[in-house]
Amino acid sequence: MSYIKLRNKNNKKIALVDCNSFYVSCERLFNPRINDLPVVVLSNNDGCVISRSSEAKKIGIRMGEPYFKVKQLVREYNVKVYSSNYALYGDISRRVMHVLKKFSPKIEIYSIDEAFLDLTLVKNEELESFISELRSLILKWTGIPVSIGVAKTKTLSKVANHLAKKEKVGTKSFILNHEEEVNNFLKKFPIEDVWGVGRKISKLYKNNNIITAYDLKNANNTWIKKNTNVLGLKTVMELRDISCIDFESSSSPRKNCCVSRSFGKKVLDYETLKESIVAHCLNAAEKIRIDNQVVKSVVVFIRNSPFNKNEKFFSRSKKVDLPIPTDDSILLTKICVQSLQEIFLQGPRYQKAGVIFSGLSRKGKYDEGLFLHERKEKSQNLMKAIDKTNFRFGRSMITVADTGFCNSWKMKRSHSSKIDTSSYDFLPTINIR
DNA sequence: TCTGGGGTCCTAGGACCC
DNA sequence: TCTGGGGTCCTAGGACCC
Repeated sequence: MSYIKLRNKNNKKIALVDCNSFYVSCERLFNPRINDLPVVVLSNNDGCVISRSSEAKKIGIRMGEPYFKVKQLVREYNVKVYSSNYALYGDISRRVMHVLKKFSPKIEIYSIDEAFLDLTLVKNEELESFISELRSLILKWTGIPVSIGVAKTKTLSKVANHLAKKEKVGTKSFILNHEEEVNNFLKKFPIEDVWGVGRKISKLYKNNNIITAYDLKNANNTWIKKNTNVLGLKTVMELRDISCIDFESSSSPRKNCCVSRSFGKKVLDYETLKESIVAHCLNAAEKIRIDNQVVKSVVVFIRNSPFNKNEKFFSRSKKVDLPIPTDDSILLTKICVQSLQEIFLQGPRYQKAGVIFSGLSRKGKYDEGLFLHERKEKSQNLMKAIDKTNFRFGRSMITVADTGFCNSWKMKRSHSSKIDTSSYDFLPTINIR
């Protein structure tokens, strides 16, 4: 009881800053002619719609929808379509986050287009002008429009952000503060839009007459705990103004690293599959070396399409635990190829393959013993040389022979805007003192 | 014909031990 | 011949996020 009372004195101000239609906004930066047109950005392989301009939303294109299903609408309304360009989006994202850091020392970068900001120190009467200035400076310095929601907990700031996008067309910002006002909005807020409530759980809630965020706020704790898990209960608490989901200011090192791709066209043969696995493995190894990490166990997986009704779903994986954690591309590639040999079966029309590195840890955490020292040093020098050359001359300048040269498995990217990171010079530059 | 990719956290249940 | 119970650790799979 005292715990809840203590937590009830929550006077925090948590802002969620979210870039509007982020990938579309990035494409528009380089092509202002599409500013008022319906625009969508597609996932890898031109598979699904993953970002939509407001004009595209209006004509009924839904998030996550397979591209082939919306082609008719695209033709009918002359929608501009782009393949995704993550190098570009990553770069713009860093610019946006850089600006945010100037406004609050306490920031949690939540995803490529979202960040939580602790604005508790901003005075109540200054909050509105503060976030208004924040919005306009982000737009001025990066060209990206954002929405901002402020509330006492992360979950409520997510709600506020939704409302900013939906209800506040002009200012795109919303402060949820007084309890009565919060309740009124929660009564209109669909349960499936609450952060942390996904497809499965919202179905369960609806079956039990929990239809809005307000219903969930007033749900019985014991019932929630019994029917969901602690995360479900945390969400309920957060709706009640009780902060339960911690603010993670410093980015903690990642625990897993997965590289996988769907193929541009179905793959039947072992050799092509092997080329893709080797490429994914090299890619993942490079990623963990950048973060100064080593991997303890390696999973290789292959599968055919789960959507094809004419073929039985086939999915296989093989996990290998390494005696000593490593970041050595050559060793990791050998392990991946051996694993693939073990799980490969002739027959399925393979649609996707990938590798997962798990049990990542900081390099140098384990002492491998003296007898390995010399070999390790050789391997490290080689890896450094590979990374340096690839960084200078482009990815895959140096690679292992198994990656192959035909690359027939590579992704489909029919709508690329072909903007590369070297062409950023005309962008507004950040100049903050 | 064509349905993404990369993460995190939680839990149930099995293996193992005393 | 009788064959317990409680604890820990690990892992696969599920649910969620953007």
